[in-house]
Amino acid sequence: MFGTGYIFWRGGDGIREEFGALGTREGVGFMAEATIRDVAREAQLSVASVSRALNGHKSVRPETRARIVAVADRLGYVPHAGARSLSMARSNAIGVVLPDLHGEFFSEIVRGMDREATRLGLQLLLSNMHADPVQAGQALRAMHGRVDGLLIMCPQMRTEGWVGSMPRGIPAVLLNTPEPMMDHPSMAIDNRAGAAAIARHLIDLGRRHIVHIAGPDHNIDARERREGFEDAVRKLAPDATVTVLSGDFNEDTGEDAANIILKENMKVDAIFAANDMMAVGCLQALRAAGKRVPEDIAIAGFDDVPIARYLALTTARVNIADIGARAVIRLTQIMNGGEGANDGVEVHEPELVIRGTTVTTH
Amino acid sequence: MFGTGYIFWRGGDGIREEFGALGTREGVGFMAEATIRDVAREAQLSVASVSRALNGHKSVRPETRARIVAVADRLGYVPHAGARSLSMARSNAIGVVLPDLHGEFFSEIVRGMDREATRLGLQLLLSNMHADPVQAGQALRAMHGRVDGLLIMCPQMRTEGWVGSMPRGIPAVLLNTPEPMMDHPSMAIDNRAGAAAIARHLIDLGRRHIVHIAGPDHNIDARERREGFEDAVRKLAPDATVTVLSGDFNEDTGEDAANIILKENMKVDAIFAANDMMAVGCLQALRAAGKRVPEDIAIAGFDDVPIARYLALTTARVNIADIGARAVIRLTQIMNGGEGANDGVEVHEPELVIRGTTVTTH
DNA sequence: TTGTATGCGTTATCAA
DNA sequence: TTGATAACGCATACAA
Repeated sequence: MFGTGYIFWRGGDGIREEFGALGTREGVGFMAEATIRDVAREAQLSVASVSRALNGHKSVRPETRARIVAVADRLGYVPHAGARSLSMARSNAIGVVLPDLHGEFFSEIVRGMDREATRLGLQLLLSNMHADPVQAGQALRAMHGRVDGLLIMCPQMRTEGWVGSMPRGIPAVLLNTPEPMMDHPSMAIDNRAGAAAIARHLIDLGRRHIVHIAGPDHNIDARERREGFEDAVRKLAPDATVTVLSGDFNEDTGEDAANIILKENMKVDAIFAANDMMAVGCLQALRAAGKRVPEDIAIAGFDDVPIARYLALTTARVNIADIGARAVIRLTQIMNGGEGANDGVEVHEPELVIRGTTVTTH
Repeated sequence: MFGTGYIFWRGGDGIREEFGALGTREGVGFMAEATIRDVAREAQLSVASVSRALNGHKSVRPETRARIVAVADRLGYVPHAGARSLSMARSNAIGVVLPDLHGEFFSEIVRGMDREATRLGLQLLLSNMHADPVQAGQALRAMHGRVDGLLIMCPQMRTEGWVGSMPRGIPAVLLNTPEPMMDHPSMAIDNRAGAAAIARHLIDLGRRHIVHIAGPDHNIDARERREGFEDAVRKLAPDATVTVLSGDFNEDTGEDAANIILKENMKVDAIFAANDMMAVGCLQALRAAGKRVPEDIAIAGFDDVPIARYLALTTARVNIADIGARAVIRLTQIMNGGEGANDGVEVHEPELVIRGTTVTTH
C-alpha cells in the first residue's frame, strides 16, 4: 500500500545501501531519504552536533560546521518538518477552518491570510468545516498536533456542534462567529452599521418602497444585516416599507428575487441585497427585463467583492482580505506570548461605497 | 517563550496533576492535553490497546473498547496528528506551492483543490513560492515530512532555482510548468490552441489591425499565448498585422495599453489580451474614452475569470478550478500506488467563449 | 485479546 | 565544543 509508485528522492550521490541497518517497517527496499543520522554518520559526528550546526547554534566549531554542511549538502539532507515539530512542540503552521463559502469570500479571506502568513514564515493548513457538526469536529481534531494556532470561521448560528471538539490547548481566533466564545479573541464585521449606512443612503435618495433580499437566516451575517437594515429604515423613514425576500447568498437567488418582483409587479424603487452576489444576480435580471437601474430601481449590495466595482454596484465595503490578515496577526501575537489586549472582539466597520446602481453618475 | 499565553484545553474533569511524572521540557506547569498514555493509565490498559481500540482494529474485546472510548471521551483525548504522521509515515495532507498569482487565478485553483481534497479527506498545506529561488527552496523544503504529496505551480521560465530543492521522495504533480520534468506528471493548458481560437474568431470578424497585450515574457503561459496567437494570425490572414504591447497580467497594464493605443492614435480594430484582467482594464479605458466595443474595437481575453461573464468579455475559457481538482486526483492516485498512466502531461484545452466584446448581441 | 518494546526524525538536557 | 540519551506522541511487530 505504501512505498510503491513513488518517485524517490536522491539528493546527493550514493544510494543508501545500508538502510537495513536502521531498520525499515516495510522490510522491503524503501529507499528513504537522508536523515540527520545519515549526515552524522557520514560526517563522523553525533546527531546532536549535526542538529546544532544546522540550526545555527553558536557552540559549534566553524570547522565542524563546515564539514557538516558539506555532508548535508552532498546527501541532499532536508530536515523532516514533522519530526521537528514533534520534538519542538511547535509547527510554524496555523490551521484555517472555513465553512463552504459563497463566491469570492473564500478567495479573499484565504488570500489575506496567506499574505500575512507568508510574511511571517508560517504555513497555512486548510480544512473545510461543513454544516455537518460531525465533519466539523473531525476537521478541527485533525488540526491537533499539526498547528500552533487556529483560525476558525463559522457564521452559522449553531455552534453547539463543533465548540465541543475545539482544541482548547492551542490559541484560536474566531471569525464571524456568533456569540463570541469566552476566552477567544474574535473578528467581526459590523453588519448592522453597514446595513444602516445603506439604509440611510437609499432613504436619502427618496426611496420608500424597498425590498431586502436576505441571506439564510441561520447565518449571523445575514441576520444582522437584515435586522440592522430594518431597524434603520424604521427609524429614518417610518413611512417606508421593507419587504423581505429570502435568498441564500448565491447569485441565482438574487435573480429569483428579481423575477418575483417582476412577476408580482411589485411596487419597488430600491433593493438592498444582503451580499453583492445576490445584488448582481438581481441587477442583471432586472436590466434584462428592461428596468432602468438606478432610475426605476436602485440596487445595493454588501461586501464589495471585486465584481461589484466593475458593475458599478453600490455596496458596503468589507475588506475581507484585511480581516484575514489581521486574524493571522492577532493569532501570532497570542502564539508568541502576547498576553493582554488580545481578547475581545475586533470589529471591522464597513464603508459605504456609492456607485452607479444607486445614483446616476452624470 | 513557549507555553505562555495559551488558552488551555481541558476536555474532561480532573487536571493532570501528575504530569511531572511524565516529564516536561519546560519544567514549569505546562498543562498538556491528554495523550494516549493518559488514556491508557486511566483505563488501566496498555497504550497499544488504546491505539488499537481507537483505530478500530478488530482484535480488541468490545468490552475493553467501550472502556477505552469512555475514558478517552472523558479526558477529551484527541490524537496528536503530528505524532501519528511520524509513526505511520503518512500525513493525509498534500502540499500546495503556488507563486504570487494574479487576481482570481489563485482563488480558483485553490478552490478546486480544496473541493477535491475535502472530498478525499485530505488537508491542504499552502505555501507561497516567490520569484526568489531561495525562498522557493525554503517553501519546498518546509513541506518535507508534513505532506504525502506535492502540487507545484510555477509558470516562470526559470526552474533552475527550485527544482534542486524539490523533494524527490514524495510524489508531485506540476501545474503550468515549462519543460515538464522527467518522471513528474503535470498539468498544462493548451495556450496555443486557445490563442489560435481567439485569432480565428477575430479574423473571421474581418479584423486585421490587431494589438496583442502580452503577459510577462518569462511566464510560460504568456509566451505560449503570444506565440500561438501570432502564428495563427500569420497563417489565417497574412495581410493582418499584430502589434504586441507588453503587460504584466494585471488590470492596470491593460489600461496602460489602451492609453498607448489612444495616445498614439493607432489604427486598431481588435485587441487580444493575454489574460482577462488586462482585457478588462483595456476595455474600461477604451469605453471611458468613447470608443465603441465591439463596433470600433473588438476585445478578447483569456481565462474566463468570473468577472469576464459580467462584462460580456469574449475569452478562452480555462476551467481553473477543475485543473486544480484534477491535479489533486492525479496526485492521490500516485500516492495510493496507482502505477502506470499517471505520467505525462494532462493538457486542458481552452474553450472559446464568444460574448459581447467581439460581437453585437442583437 | 493484551502487553512489551522499538522506531519514526528531531531537539534538548546533561555530562564529558 | 561534543556526545550519549531521553523525550515528543503514536503505531506496530512480536511475545505472552
